[in-house]
Amino acid sequence: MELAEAKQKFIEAWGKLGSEWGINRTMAQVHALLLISAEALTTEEIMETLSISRGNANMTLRDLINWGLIEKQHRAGERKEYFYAEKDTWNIARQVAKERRKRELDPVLKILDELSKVEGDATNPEFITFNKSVTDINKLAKNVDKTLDTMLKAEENWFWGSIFKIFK
Amino acid sequence: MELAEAKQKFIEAWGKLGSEWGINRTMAQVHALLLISAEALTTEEIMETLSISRGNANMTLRDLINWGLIEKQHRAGERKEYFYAEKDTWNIARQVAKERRKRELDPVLKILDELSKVEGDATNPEFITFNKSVTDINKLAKNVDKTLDTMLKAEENWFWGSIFKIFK
DNA sequence: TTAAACTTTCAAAATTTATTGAAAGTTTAT
DNA sequence: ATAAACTTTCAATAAATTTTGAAAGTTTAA
Repeated sequence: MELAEAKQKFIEAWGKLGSEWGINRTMAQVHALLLISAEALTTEEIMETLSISRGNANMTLRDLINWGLIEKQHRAGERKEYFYAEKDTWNIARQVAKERRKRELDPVLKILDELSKVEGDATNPEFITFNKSVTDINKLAKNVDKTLDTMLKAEENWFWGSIFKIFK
Repeated sequence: MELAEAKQKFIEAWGKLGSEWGINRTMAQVHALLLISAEALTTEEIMETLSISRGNANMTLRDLINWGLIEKQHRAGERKEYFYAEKDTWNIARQVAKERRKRELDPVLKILDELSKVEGDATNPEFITFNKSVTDINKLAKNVDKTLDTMLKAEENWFWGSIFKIFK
């Protein structure tokens, strides 16, 4: 397989995976493109490579910066902005976990905590079932939350090393 | 808060979380409704409670069955089908992990393996960067895959116990 | 200043995804 | 065999999300 074709496939695969997990396909594709680029790229180059509009490129790049996955670079004597992706996979994974936790897990945890406190008739099967489900899910979500917290603070080797030591 | 209001909030929260993670909002809501129902429900009751059409209810219920999250129940002397959700949170988590791995992670792993094998000019920075990114992501994805595998086989207590023993 | 180079915005358009509902299909009881 | 009770299908429609592109905004150099 040619490098160009392989790059293409990677961008497609990353875009598909992203969209299946609730991340805008274009955002995932721009990220993929920057990930496999040795050099920082301009908006112009990104637009051209992925055949997207200027507006789309601009918004997507801003989002990626907000996610902490890419950064702007400036070059002496040039007005154009260049974009460069963090290349360390572990940092990418941590950054994504961090953002999604903040945006999506935390709000749900807050609601689950509230709902866990709802009181009701302890002889009503409808109440019992509601209470048990909510309480159980809340516990699981808290476990996930704690594990993410550990992951965010951890070094890659330590994290996976620990997991494999246990899981053999 | 009233039980009815709490149920409503739970269904909304579960639906929102689902849609943020690439799961159809209605599917997540139907699942939520069944999760907190003491009794199995009919299509009719689900349609009414969530204000969705018969077709939508039918397709969504079929999907949930395919995901292994709910099952059909039959009652003696009745023609109607009743739907009942698996209530064990750990089993739900495992089931979701299992399905998503099969549907979304495995195909990407396959592509990453292919792309890891692409050969090229070892002095070309573009090739070096491509190769390193793909190889690193492939390693991470394989770690995730192995961890999911362990989780699928594990008992809840053992799994979280092991994680906490390590993470303190 | 001015104007060229570049970036940002956002309403409208396109695309993708989800939903409807009526018709077709199936099962069961008589 | 018939019909009532119930389920499934899917083309059409609606809703949600994404993308466009041109205008407005900003920065820099002279």
